Amino acid sequence: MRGASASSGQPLQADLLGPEVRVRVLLPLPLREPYDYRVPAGMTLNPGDFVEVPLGPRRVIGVVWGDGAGAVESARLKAVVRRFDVPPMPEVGRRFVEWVAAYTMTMPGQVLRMAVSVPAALEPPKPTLAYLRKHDAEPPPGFKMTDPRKRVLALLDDGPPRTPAELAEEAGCGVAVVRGLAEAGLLEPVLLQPTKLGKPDWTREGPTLSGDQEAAAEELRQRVASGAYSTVLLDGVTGSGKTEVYYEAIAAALKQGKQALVLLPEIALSAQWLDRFARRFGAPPAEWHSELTGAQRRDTWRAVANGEVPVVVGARSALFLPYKDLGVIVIDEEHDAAYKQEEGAIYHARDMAVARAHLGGIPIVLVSATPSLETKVNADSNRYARIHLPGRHGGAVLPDVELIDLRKDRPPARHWLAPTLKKALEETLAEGEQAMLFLNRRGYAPLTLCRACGHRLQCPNCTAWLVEHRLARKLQCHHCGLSQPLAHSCPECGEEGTLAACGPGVERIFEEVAELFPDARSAIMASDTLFGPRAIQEMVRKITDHELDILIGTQVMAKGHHFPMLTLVGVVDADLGLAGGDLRAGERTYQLLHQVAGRAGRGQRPGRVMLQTYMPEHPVMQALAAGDRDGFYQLEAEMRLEAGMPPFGRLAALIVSGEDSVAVERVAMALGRAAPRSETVHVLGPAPAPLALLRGRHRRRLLLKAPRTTQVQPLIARWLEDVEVPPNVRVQVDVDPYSFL
DNA sequence: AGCACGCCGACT
DNA sequence: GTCGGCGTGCTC
Repeated sequence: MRGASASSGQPLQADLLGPEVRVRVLLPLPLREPYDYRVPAGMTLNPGDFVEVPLGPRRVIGVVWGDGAGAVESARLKAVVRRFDVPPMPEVGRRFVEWVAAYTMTMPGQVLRMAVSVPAALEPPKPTLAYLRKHDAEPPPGFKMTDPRKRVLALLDDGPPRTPAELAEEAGCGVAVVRGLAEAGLLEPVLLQPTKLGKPDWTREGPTLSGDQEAAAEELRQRVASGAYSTVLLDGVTGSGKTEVYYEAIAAALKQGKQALVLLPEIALSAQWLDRFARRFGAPPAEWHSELTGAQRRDTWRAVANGEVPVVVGARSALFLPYKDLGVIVIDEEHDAAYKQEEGAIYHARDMAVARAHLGGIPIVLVSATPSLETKVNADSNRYARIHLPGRHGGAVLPDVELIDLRKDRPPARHWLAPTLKKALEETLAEGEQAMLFLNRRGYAPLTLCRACGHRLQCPNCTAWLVEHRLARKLQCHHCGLSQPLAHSCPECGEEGTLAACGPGVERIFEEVAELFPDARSAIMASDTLFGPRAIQEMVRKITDHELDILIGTQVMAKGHHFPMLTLVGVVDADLGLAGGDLRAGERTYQLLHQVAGRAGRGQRPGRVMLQTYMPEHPVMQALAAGDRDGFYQLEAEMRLEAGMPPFGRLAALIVSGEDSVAVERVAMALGRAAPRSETVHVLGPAPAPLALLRGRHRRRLLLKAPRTTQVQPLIARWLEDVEVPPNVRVQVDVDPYSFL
């Protein structure tokens, strides 16, 4: 791996005559394998180095993957352009890329793309231009000392140097004013090095932990200190103080000079988590999620690679950052379906994180009040260690869960709140307490149909109804993002005023609440009514300060917020997640409703939870009402075992998609015929995927079911080799499919 | 993933 | 007659 060193005097000739040095470079592109490049004279490259290489007419970034393979003849070989001055991708990172590629059956380059997602981070950071006041300077003749100009100069009389944008902001003028002053020679330019973020301080004293919490924290500390791989399930109900406990694992990693990674299902919505972290460690962690600006991404990526960032909290993609020396991984809400990436490279971040921990020889902590069945079974069989935190910390009582049988306790026509729930809301308001109504459905109505001809408004690109959003005055498809104005006449029969909203969304419940409780202050909390983390923070503040009485919301409301005055949670449609025959429907509904229920009564006041259901006898409802978590898991596990389903069996799905439905069908049928079958391996389908049409693409699905111990990847690889796929059809592999949608 | 090469419609 | 649509194929 040594660059050919040029002998003195004749570097060019030495280069031409000396041995050709090749490296394999993995490019972040969907290519089958790394490409060979020549190492130019005077350059030394080692595995993991970030390089720029020519590819066809352009230049791309790549990572040195090893010695050249030599399959390509020298004449076609191009030379590495340059090596970037950043720490190389560590070996663990490279092995992780390969492992994920092999497991998920995606091309290594595609996986690498997630790790080098910020090309700008490879360039040395540009110092930013800022200004100080130049006191000895006189304004040039004819220079008018206008008010904005005076304000900027006054600002600079004290305080640190500031960027033009900051000065303009503070002085309430445009950047042109600042530029004018600079051109007039009244400002002293200085170059600022990029600001270093405050570092979390592990030596700060944490909160006083209860006996159980301290024992749990100590076990985690020891695992981190041991520096060996292990997976631990940190299992405890909402409010048992799991977060404080795993903070101690982070502190232990920092103490060793290592980095810590915390994955959260939806980081952009976790302002409360960040505040809490900053209070514990005196500085915020580095964030990694899709809403970062380009500059934030660049600085964070670089600082993670340099080891300057000790703690990263992020969404699933944070797993692929180039950690210099990772010491512990924490997956909060490990059961959350948001960890499953369904687009592009299909992977489950929790499972990949366990593999990452394994490769890195570090502990990983899976945290949940309602673990996934996979994790639960692994803990029960001692493949994972388990730390159980009993009870709610601080004496708060778990809420009572009541079932409202909608068959008997019927809401009035075109209303959705049962009399019992209405009464409970009245009582809560009378006590001066807060209530939350949960409905996991955005918009006003999930379906609009024509009373004259029966036509239903459907998305032209997807197998889905258009959802009315009355506040936004739009009809929207929740799958492809199609948005169109509200219709006044039926697009099918042309009749005016015949379109009727069917079923409720949160906006409609809001309307009903306004009708039933005209004096109550209520608000909607849904992903499309809250723009960005600031809006969520503001909403959370309003609730905490009791500026709201009734909150109506979707899933975003269920996550990790503590409201001491909230004593009633009403679930408008507890059955919603159970429809559709999904393998995990029961488990997911249980987890979601359990989490929603946990919002009630976290202060000193006892909470009440009411679930409106048409099937109160359903095991999910029974388990929730009885608070019988383990009973539910056991029943669910028995059903899965019986059916040979995960976690007792393995699944892999092939999704065949394309715009040409005939071509898609042909490929799907061919795959069906070529399917591997044996006594233990079964292939179901092809069948229309549940969203048979998505963003204009027709989709068919085949499902492979095998024993847990079967390696499905080689099986699938051989299967795919046998079938010819035209370029207008795509076959995606989803190993361990999660949702069946 | 880009980007070029290549073969069929509406325009200066 | 050209400009340009994006289908398909390659990149060490």
